[in-house]
Amino acid sequence: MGYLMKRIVHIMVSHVDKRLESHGLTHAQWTPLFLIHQGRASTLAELSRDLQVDAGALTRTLDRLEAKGLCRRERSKEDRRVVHLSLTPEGEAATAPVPGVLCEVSNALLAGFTQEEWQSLMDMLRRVMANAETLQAATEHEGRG
Amino acid sequence: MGYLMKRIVHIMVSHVDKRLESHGLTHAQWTPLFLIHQGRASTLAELSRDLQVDAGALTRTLDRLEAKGLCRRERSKEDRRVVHLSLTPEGEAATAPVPGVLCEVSNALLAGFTQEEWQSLMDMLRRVMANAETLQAATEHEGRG
DNA sequence: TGACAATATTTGCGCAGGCAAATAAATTGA
DNA sequence: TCAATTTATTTGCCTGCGCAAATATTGTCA
Repeated sequence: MGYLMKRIVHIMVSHVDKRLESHGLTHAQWTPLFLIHQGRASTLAELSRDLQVDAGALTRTLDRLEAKGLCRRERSKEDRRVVHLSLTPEGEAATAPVPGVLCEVSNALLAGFTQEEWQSLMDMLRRVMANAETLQAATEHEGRG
Repeated sequence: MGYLMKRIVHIMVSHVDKRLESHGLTHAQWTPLFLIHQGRASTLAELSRDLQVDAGALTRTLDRLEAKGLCRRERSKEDRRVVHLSLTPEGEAATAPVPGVLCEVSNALLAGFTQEEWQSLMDMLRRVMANAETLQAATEHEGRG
């Protein structure tokens, strides 16, 4: 099962990437841009939590995005630890095709599925996810228990 | 959906890794070892095809495994391009706990699933996989068609 | 046989992730 | 107020992936 899911995710990601690479964006790059665009994150720490990606990795990804002129960093004045992130007009333009591509690829992968089947798949995946989180929580404080 | 599956795979992989890290093996390392152990692959090219991983990446992974004394490389005599791979006794020992851990984690993730539900989930994943492969094949020769 | 294509492996380069340590700034508590 | 803790960000180091180019070797075909 793990093998199968890994393969699906891999193909899925590489497909979305292929559609977006004309804009020079990789998966790891448009994901943060998109969250910023949606207002779901405005700092590195928020991105790191939302995406469950290491903060150090994100720092470097943002370096690249900033170098490409797609986003800006601005040191906060209220809390001088945090850096506020925002998109440049180019950044906004680059994220524009993202929702369409995501939708397109999702539809292609779910070709032949009825509404009920899709619902059922999502339900089961959510249950697996819940189990995974339980397992993760259990492992975090192993050794005392 | 992509988000959900990606997260599940991520947690799954990191769990298996955590159980195996006492042996000093990462996911990217025990996977090739395991295939060699099972006789499903005996050359780098076979590993690359089976795992759908870049050959260059595998070369370096095998470098690390060889450095750790877990596998051996031996230039073939029939076809002097290929390098035959084999496990050392240490390599065999390192792969021993793999099936058990895989099984354990699978069971944990499928907790609460009936046999029918599990079948149904696998069926749907296989259908998604088939769609993904179709999509991939279609994209490979885009522009003519 | 000799040019040409296909295959196996390696290497260089850049992107990206995880972990740990270093900084800097804010918060908490005695 | 001041030490201790927490939080945000950055940097260094290593693993790992994908792409492209280089090399060596084999197979094909005129």
